[in-house]
Amino acid sequence: MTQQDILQQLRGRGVRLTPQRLLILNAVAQGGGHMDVDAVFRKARETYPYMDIATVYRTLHLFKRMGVVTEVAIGDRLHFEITDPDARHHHMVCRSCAGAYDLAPDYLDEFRNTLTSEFNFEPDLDNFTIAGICSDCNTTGSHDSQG
Amino acid sequence: MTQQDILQQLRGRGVRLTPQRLLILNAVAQGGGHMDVDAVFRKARETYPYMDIATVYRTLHLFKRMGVVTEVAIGDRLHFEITDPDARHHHMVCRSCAGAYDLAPDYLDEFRNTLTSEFNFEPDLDNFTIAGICSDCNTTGSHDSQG
DNA sequence: TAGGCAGCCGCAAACATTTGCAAAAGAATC
DNA sequence: GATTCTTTTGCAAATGTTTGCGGCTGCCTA
Repeated sequence: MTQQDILQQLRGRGVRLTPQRLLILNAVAQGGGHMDVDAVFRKARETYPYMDIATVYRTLHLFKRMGVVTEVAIGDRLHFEITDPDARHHHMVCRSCAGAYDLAPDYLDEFRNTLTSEFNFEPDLDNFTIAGICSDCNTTGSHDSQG
Repeated sequence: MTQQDILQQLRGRGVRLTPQRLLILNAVAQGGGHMDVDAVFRKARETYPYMDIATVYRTLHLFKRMGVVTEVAIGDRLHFEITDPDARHHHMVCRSCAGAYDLAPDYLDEFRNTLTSEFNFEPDLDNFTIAGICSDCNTTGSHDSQG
């Protein structure tokens, strides 16, 4: 799924593709997948100095609603990454070093099936982050990469 | 675990028990377990009109850090309930009706074990909420599903 | 009970996020 | 290309949450 595909898909759903929105999409895409609101704002403003922070919030919410970006809670900030339907995954975020790790969806499939069959509860595990302590920080505790 | 036990435990950990904190603890306890910040604030202010909203935030964070209360994300608000160590559980919250359901911890045990053994990642699943669609709002009888 | 200290509270100001509104810009129609 | 309608933007104000600071108070010790 290229960026062009994303744009086509948005257009097809009646979303207007304004310069601001393109800049914000680009910023999220270029950010290696883990930019917070302010980072997106500053990145977009490099190209378009009149960019407004409210537009960034509104657009990120829109993109999230459209499934184009995914929200990841890192620390107590929200980060954003482009949703890749070919590589859907969850996130493990380390409370100690704030490192983020991807988790293949099959690890949660069983859990999802249990909830659905036992409670008829359809969990939304797409935007889903598990906090904890990663292996680096766990084994010895000698790794503290404070960030 | 009675409220008295909670207070003893807090005192033992060097936490001062001020009238404000007692009121906030009471408000959370009386609220049936699912009060948001503002509800706690208003409840506490019934008894002590000088209660400050900053104190409510600070105290709820403190109680959460101490493990005395548990945070539950309902809709896009945070709700609070007294942590009951004898009945530790997770939460399923319906995106449609905002209903909150308890989930016994064993449903996640397997998942936890997998993460620990495969990735040496120690997940913190204590404060943990799963969003989704509950059975009442799920029009699915058994087969066809219509989002 | 009095004295002392660390920690807490209330206030106000800072910071983060959302919202109302008028002007500007995109899309559709002619 | 002009006109009209709808959506989006930028601004500013509102709302929600956190923080710095000076004075106050719970709790320990004597």
